[in-house]
Amino acid sequence: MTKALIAMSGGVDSSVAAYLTLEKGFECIGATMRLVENDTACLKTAKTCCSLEDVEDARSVAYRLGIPFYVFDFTPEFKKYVIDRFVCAYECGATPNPCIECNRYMKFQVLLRRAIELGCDYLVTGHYARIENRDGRYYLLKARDPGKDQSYVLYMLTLNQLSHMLFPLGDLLKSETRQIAEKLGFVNARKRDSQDICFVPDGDYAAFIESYTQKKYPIGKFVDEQGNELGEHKGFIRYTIGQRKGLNISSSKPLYVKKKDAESNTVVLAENNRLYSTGLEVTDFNWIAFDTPPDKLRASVKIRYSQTEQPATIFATGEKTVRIEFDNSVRAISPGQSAVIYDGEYVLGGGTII
RNA sequence: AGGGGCGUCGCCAAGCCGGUAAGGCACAGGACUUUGACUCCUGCAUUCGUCGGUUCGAAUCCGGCCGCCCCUG
Repeated sequence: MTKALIAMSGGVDSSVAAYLTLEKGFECIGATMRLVENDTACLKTAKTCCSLEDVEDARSVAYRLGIPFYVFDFTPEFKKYVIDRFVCAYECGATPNPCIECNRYMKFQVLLRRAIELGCDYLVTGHYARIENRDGRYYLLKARDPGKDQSYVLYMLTLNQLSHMLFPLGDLLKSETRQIAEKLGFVNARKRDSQDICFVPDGDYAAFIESYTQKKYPIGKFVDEQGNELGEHKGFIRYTIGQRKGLNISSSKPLYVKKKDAESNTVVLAENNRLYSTGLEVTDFNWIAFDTPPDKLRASVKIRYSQTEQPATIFATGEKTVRIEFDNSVRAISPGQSAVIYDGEYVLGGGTII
């Protein structure tokens, strides 16, 4: 019998994914990754993918399905691959996406390796995305539910990893997932979708970084594009490109963060129309749809999770680097975020913006 | 000291031939969201430097005082 390890977060999606995999006749093992020491973040409750409460929800579902359930302690790996990189990126003035890193390192490397060690053929997650095997090659596609599509956070999957992954929810609508959970009486059927950074449940990531590093990030200057001082900022890790709220600077027009300079500890503010640009460079690019990408191709691109795709021309500038030139200028390109390129339903590849 | 100007929410700023306080920024709360942001919705001056006067009624007219700015000495 084919064996699958189900990554169960305790949420509805992965719970239903487990059920569907079992239905298909796989031998299933449920597993939750323990990623954070309970005192690292103030994880008393709610909204996180790894609180004790969530582990119990996952355990409850596994029990109901009659499958074995494990908790893997990956706190050291999570610290190294996700938290430290997250903090480091902010210290360098970038805007990281920890969910991407968690997928890349925790789910698709550490957990997948563990699954294979346990004799599993597949790792199953509750992501909304689809995998297609055509002509002996694996492709990553968007989910059927366009409102829930999560292919953006999966662009780093290699062909080898894809051959061991299953996304049972790829053809479901979110509402259908909830219905199934409801019908099966899962405890989490009506649980709220997760949001915020899981290791920063209250959303105050800057406070998290300060308490984690025990550093205090010095105040600095807000300046306009001409270099005129506009005010004082509260430590540049608190700002990201395109940000408007929380600047505490009043003016006749809304002001946004245009640029951050870690070197001089300066944050440049400008009006919205100054935030648009037409091109960007991407590094650590992972091509899914090509072994050798064409030098140049037309595609549509997302430069943040929730953004409609933008038409662009892609230039493969190196093994893992790409230059993207948009047809129309795009707002607030943020280094550290991921750029993912699509051709229709297909994810061509993606990488990190520099 | 004399001449001129100004004083409206934390900031900017309408209103000023009287009729019962626009708007923007900031801020707060909510929605959206497996990242940070953006966006959207809601809230946000019983009060117009102050004290009097005129009037049915004043932020708007008049006078005193206080404060600030500019010019002249």
